[in-house]
Amino acid sequence: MADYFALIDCNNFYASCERVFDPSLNGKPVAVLSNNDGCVIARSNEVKAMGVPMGAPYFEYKKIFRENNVRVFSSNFALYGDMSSRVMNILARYCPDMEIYSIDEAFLHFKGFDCFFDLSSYAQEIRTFVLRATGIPVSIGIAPSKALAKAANRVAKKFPERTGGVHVIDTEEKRAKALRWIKVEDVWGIGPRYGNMLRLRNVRTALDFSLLPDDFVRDSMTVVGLRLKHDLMGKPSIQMEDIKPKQAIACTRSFDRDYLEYSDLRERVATFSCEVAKKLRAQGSDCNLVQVFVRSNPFKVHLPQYGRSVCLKLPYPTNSSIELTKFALKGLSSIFKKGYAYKKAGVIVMGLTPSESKQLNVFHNSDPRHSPLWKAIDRINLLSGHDVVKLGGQDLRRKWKMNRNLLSPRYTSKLEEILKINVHDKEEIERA
DNA sequence: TCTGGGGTCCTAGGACCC
DNA sequence: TCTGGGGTCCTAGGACCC
Repeated sequence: MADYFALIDCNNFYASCERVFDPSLNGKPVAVLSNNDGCVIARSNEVKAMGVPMGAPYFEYKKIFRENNVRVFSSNFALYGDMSSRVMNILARYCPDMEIYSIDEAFLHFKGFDCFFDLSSYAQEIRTFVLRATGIPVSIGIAPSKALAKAANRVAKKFPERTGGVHVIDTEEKRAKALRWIKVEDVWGIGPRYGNMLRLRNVRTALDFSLLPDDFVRDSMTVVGLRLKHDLMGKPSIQMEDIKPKQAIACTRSFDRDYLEYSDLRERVATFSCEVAKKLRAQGSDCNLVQVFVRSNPFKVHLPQYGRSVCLKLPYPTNSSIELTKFALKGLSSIFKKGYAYKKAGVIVMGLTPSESKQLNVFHNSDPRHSPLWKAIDRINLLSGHDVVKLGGQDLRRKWKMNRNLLSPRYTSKLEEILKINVHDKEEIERA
């Protein structure tokens, strides 16, 4: 009996979501863009094969995309979020110990499963069922530690014909083979900085990394790096995580153009504060710290650059949009400097506490009338489908807009946008 | 013209306490 | 000339993830 970890990862998740509802995209190159249609954040295999890197600026690749008939979409998080929970619900049926790692990935802890199942066939079963029930293709890596499961997943995804989308590392030979194949900078937990540092020391593969002395790894990469090393050696050191309450909630955005005036920024910061306050209320939390930042556009190197952030300790915990906005704007006024072209701002709240058990202050407290007020406003906004009730400091004339020119319908979360099938489509789907 | 957003964890160093 | 030591808490900054 042994402990195994499985990593289930949706293939090209956002691109796959778009394909589920438009089968004509199958086999065609598909790309999905970030907010404001700024960067490429998801690519189908065809687009990856064209050499388009993750995070590539859209404007640089527009021409190439046009020439190659790439189907491009604005990000549709309402759709992806819903598809994600469908996939996760299915995965949860296959294992009691599951960690949702990101919107498109989950770890399953197969403790002693190898006594009862052939792990590879079990994973194949999961894969087949997820695909049939949701239309999303997944790859599965299984190994004695989480980092090795990540590595196994990489193998499964890279060689779908040979592996059938499932790869199990259950022998020393397979472990060494996989690690020798993975470049050090592609290891989970080794980013560009560490990758560079290790390259300079002639560490080229995941296997090289796993053979480094512990002391060196700890000194140069902290205990996080050391845990990773042990995990890759097959000594599980990275644990399954429980669902933890969030520590911070943020709303940050780049602007559609440069902002010069304080009044423009004030509107954005007010809106971001309302957004985080709404998220706080949705999860039943208050916050007692609010951080505000602004910055100019680092890509415009010829312009003077400025960026600053400030963190305000609140006199009392709150989740009222009115109060939070008041504090955030106070922060903004302390860091705003005239004469710069601002491109991005954000509001982040920390020090989250459950609204139920808040620590009251002797002198100042959140206005007790706000709690029922926002409960009512949240309900009105929810029923109407968008924010009809706003603060006066927000964008009442809707000057602000996000570029989302290539958006697909919210097929699964808006009745008006639900998929319509005509006979012609149906035949096509059946053929597909 | 045009370059995302939302998170986590760890460490070093300063302030403060006795 | 010469100025303790150990502990805790907080914060800023740096690394990483998807």
